[in-house]
Formats: sequence, structure tokens, C-alpha cells
Amino acid sequence: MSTATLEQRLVERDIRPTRQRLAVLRELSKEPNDATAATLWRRMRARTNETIGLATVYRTLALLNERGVVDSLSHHANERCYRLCKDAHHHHLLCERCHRVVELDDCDLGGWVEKVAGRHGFAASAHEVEIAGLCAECRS
Amino acid sequence: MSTATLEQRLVERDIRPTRQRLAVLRELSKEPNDATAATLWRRMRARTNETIGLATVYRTLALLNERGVVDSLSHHANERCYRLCKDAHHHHLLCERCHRVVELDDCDLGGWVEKVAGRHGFAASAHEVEIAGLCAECRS
DNA sequence: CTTCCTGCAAAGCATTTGCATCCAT
DNA sequence: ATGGATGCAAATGCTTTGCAGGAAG
Repeated sequence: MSTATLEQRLVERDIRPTRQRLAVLRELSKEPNDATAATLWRRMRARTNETIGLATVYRTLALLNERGVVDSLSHHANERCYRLCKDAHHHHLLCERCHRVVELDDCDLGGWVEKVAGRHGFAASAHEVEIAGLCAECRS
Repeated sequence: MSTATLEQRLVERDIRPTRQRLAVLRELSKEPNDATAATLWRRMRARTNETIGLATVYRTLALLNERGVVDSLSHHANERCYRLCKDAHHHHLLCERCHRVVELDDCDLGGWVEKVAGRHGFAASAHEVEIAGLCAECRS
């Protein structure tokens, strides 16, 4: 993804596109799965021309999450993982072996959700589905 | 739930039903929603006739979770929550205001899950749905 | 006796915060 | 100048672990 597009994502949500924030976003956009704050930080640190503090990575991820730019998952019990949002609404397929995460971009569950929620007096505002299993590669 | 039944749940999974483990289980069975390790511990401590260490609560919850007696959720970002499993397979309704958790005991999503997973080459082994919204009480 | 369990206190670790400095407007 | 952003280090808070004493069979 071009830097221009990444910058646009920030500006759109009223986030000042600082060097560090763009760096975090760029790093996330290279990651097909999800990554922890520390992982992203280490990768950026490894490049001598990019300096950034771990606290800034945390602050940035929290901000991006709050504004809907990144997802925050917590499958690995003790550490939170982040990934760039692809679309507004989607679900996840998780591979139990290699921990690959596939984002599903189709969701036709709307009706079912309303029905189930209504049955318990709930007004549903969001839903999230996670399917765990083995990916094609790990199956073979 | 009777103590006998609780004890049975432990014995069935080859867990020695010690006083502390039963206490944790009994405390969990009184909790309609989910609770953190510290919350359960404080409640048990409050009763002068029950002594238990926080570490033991953590160890017990981890064990029970591993053996499928309790669920471990992590909605509240920083603290893990536990709740007694009702059935083998179920989903959750979460109230965004009061944090009540309702366990759905019906799941008619089987076909959908297989279809979606298969489309991406996955062999699904488990799935989890969480629906967030406002419960009847918080809506009014 | 031997094995597993528990309590306490001491780590461990991810995450947050205080504060001085820096940067952009 | 002024308000936000950052880096570093210190603090926080949940969770785990080491170890000595205990309970159970």
C-alpha cells in the first residue's frame, strides 16, 4: 500500500500523520497476519534509519484501534495482537497450527444476529465471529 | 448447583477435589456473568471461614480452563474473565453498558461455518460468536 | 513415604504514565 | 508561542513461579 494511502487513512480520522505513526502503519501493512506491539517495535528498530520508542508504538496502536484503523485481538492469552483493518465489517479464520489469520470480507449473518439477540431482549450493535481450524497449508 | 455435582465435575476430569478447588467452583457457580480471578478471591476472602491464596485461584482457574470446566474470556482488555461452562458449544451476548454476559445455548451456524471455512481452504474445528449490544434492562 | 497442592512473597512481563523535550503550526 | 507528540525511565497491575510447609493416599 502506498504511503499516500496510509497517510490518507490517518488524516481522514483526524490523526496527525507523524513520522512515527506512519511508520507503525507501514509496518502493519506489511504484516499479513497480526503482530504484537513489541514485534513491530523490534522490526522498526532493526532498521537503523527509523527510531521510535516502545511507548509510542503502544500509544499509536491504541489510538489507531480507537479510530477503527486497526483491530485488536487477544488470542494469545498474554499479549495483545494488532492488525490493519481491511474493511468495516469482517470476521476471522484462525489457523491453530501456524496462527495465520484470514480476514473474511463477506458477512451474511445480519439476520441471524438480529434474531438471536432479539430473542434475549438485546439490541445488537456489533458482532464478531472467529472460526478456528487448520488452513490449507497446514492440513497437507 | 449442589456441591456433589460440582465435585463430580472435577473428578470426571481427573482433578482432585480439594477444598480450594471446590470453593472456586462454588464461587463461579454463583456468578451469573463472568468474574476475574481477583474478584473471586476477594469474595472468598470476605468469608472468614474460607482461606485461599490468590495464586491458588489463578492456578485453579488455569487448570479448570485447560480441562474444559470454565471458559476464559478477554473482553476487558487488561484482565481475563472466567465463567463456568454451561454446555459444550455456545456463544455470547455481551451488554456494552452493564457488561452482563448471556450464554446462548443454541447454535445453528454449523452449515454456515463449514461453507465459509471451506471457501478459504480451512478445515474448521471450532467457532465462537460474540454479539455486543444493549441488554433489555439497559435499553429502557 | 511419596506425590500432589497450597500460601506467601518474589519475580516477570506487557502495558501505561510522568515528565522533560521536541516538533509543527 | 502553543498544543500536541515523543522518548525514556519509572511505575502499575495482572499473572506466574520458587520454595518450604501441608494434606492426602
